[in-house]
Amino acid sequence: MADLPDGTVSDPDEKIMRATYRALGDDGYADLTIKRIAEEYGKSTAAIHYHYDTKDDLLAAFLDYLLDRFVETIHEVETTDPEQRLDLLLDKLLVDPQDHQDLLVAVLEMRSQAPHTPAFAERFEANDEYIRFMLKTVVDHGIDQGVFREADADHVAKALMTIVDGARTRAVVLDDDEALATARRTAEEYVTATLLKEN
Amino acid sequence: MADLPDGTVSDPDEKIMRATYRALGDDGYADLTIKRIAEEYGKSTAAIHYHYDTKDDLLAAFLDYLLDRFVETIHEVETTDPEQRLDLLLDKLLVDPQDHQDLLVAVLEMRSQAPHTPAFAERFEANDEYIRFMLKTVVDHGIDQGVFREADADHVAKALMTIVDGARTRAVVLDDDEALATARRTAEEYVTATLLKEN
DNA sequence: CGTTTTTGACTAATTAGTCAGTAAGTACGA
DNA sequence: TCGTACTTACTGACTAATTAGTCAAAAACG
Repeated sequence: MADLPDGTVSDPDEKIMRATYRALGDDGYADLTIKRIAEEYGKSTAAIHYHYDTKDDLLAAFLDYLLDRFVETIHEVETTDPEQRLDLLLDKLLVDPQDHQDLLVAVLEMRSQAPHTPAFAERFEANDEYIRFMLKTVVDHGIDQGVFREADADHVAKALMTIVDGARTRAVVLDDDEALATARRTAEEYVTATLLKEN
Repeated sequence: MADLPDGTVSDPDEKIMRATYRALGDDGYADLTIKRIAEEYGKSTAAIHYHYDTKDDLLAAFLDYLLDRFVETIHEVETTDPEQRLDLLLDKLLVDPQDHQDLLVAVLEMRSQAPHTPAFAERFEANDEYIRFMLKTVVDHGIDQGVFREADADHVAKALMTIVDGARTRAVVLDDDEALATARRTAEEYVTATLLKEN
């Protein structure tokens, strides 16, 4: 998961996204204000409003920013062998984020706002659908190639996503840095039980 | 849940908790104000402050209120036969909340605040520990009685909690009323694979 | 009566957003 | 190479609304 090294960037939008990320990490969503973002940005609040008309606009853009980074890391998996590919995807979903607790916190905070913020809900739904599709596809390939057992690929994908989401929620809420590793093991057990052929 | 027939209660604290619940459900945590709670309460904001000194006090009390109701439903499971008891516990955790989407939303919002609000974090940790202990205990009993396979009861409990938390998060974020049922099936598959003896 | 509960008016701080004005570049033509 | 027009990025001062919390007094209760 590409981190935010704060390598000097000239793009104001990028800078504001990073400032928002820092402000959100420090204060939490409920206390996230334009003023705080402006402070992190090192400019006035009006400077923020110059780039984004409203706070809602900024937050929608910020969510796109977060989810884009997130999808990028998934794309790093290029292996095509189903069994190996599924393993690597699960690693990306459950091992990589280990060092980016701040990111997990920020994302969960925005997730919890989805029911009251349609702009958020749309984005999270699209993102979920996309990753679930990748999982379903690799399961389908595995079945077609005869390396996985006949299984309900759609359900397996949903089950794995549930484990991933549960792990992230627990990592954040319980401040448990073993939550992801535990879930990685659980996912492995689930894959073994439902997909792998005994031999 | 302790609703009186007409929802009327004389206890002011109980009334304020219900008012908070409604306000939170309508506006979300970020927009939750004393004024909005007072409106739901039908009294002035000062009336709220008479019962709770600060907003933080009120929210901590509210979280206790939520988690208490939550634990109560778990206590309804009195069956002692391990296999049946585990099934019923998972039903309570994954089927019952189906009709209480508002509650799931409210809880997730407060959960996401845990990293910034120690008072919340403590309560969620205690609650998680309690339910996880109930799961671990029933698994241990099953193993002792020879109806379950030898298994890492601690890990199984954590795995099931992960599935539960994932289902709840997904039900809220994706507004997916099948998320809990999907997770119920997943939990069943997991139990079958790790605990049940083949016969 | 006294105690509990509530009100209404208040404060001080904070909020998102506006606006006129100001630099500092960039493009382009002569 | 100078001058002019335009754009981008920003500031500082402002507004109008909203915020949590206070307090004296009044009402409601038992």
